[in-house]
Amino acid sequence: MIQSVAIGEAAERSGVKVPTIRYYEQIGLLPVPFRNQGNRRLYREADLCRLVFIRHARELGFEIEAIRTLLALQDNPNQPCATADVIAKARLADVEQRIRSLTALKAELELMVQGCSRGRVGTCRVIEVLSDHGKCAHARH
Amino acid sequence: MIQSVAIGEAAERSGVKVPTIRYYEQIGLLPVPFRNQGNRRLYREADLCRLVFIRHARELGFEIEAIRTLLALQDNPNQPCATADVIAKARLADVEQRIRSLTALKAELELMVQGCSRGRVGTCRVIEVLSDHGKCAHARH
DNA sequence: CTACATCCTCTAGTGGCTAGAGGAGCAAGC
DNA sequence: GCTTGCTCCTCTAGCCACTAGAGGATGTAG
Repeated sequence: MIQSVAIGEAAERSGVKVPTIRYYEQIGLLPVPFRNQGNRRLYREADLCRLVFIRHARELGFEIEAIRTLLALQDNPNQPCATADVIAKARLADVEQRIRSLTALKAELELMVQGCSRGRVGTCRVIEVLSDHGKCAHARH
Repeated sequence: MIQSVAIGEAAERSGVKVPTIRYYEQIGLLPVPFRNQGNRRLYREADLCRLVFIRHARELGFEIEAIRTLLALQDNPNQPCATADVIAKARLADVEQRIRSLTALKAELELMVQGCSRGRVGTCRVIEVLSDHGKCAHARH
């Protein structure tokens, strides 16, 4: 007897919310599960692993389509893993770009907040910087 | 005679795309502009400034509702700017949090990419790390 | 006068869920 | 058996901030 769990427990164990699990099934990221007599979904160990895989990949910022590819790779362990490598590298480049851009924004926001003399809006540096891009700390964004 | 420009030129000058300008009008972020005889929107200098303000704020990651508040502040320069200060500070905290979290992800992705021996999927570290959260570089995310 | 670019309105779609309505199944206590 | 209350079911609609496309009107250059 393979033990199966209902969707609520699957959610609890995997860390993926109940409606999200149903959503993943709907978009074909999760296989259609068995049902009991009362039409309730039953999940097995393999399904829970897949859910954890998806959750973890989402937390790392991978898009659903990328995860779909990664899951397909996982299902065929004998394939070369070049594709997985490419996907992870693309994600890494994306994260690095995002960090650079956020760091620039941080500097600008800090200037804004420091410059605000807590007076009237008319002389507020926050408003001023937003109004006039020329007063920005950074030339391009 | 005040010079007015069509939506296309407004888009070009402000850096906000044409459909986005119409969208901003629809949600009440931009005032309803005058129209010419042929029902075309005409934008004046003040509208372009407002558009630049919005674009800049969006680039800094402010949400539409925050921008709505900032614009209302800008329209009343005699008010104290405490609200603007609060909004900017909240955004700064948000950006800092995001940088921290992305930096952690970067480390993990780097490990994944470095660990990938470009062999078979069965031994690929990218897939492995995604499958088993316990192999992660970081305890919590 | 003819192209062709630009503009108009309207609806629907994007990603990745989330919320809510309205109803059915299930386990525990009485 | 019966009720209570929880979990589950399906389905539709909503979120954010746009973006795409249809189908038609207007404006302008040659």
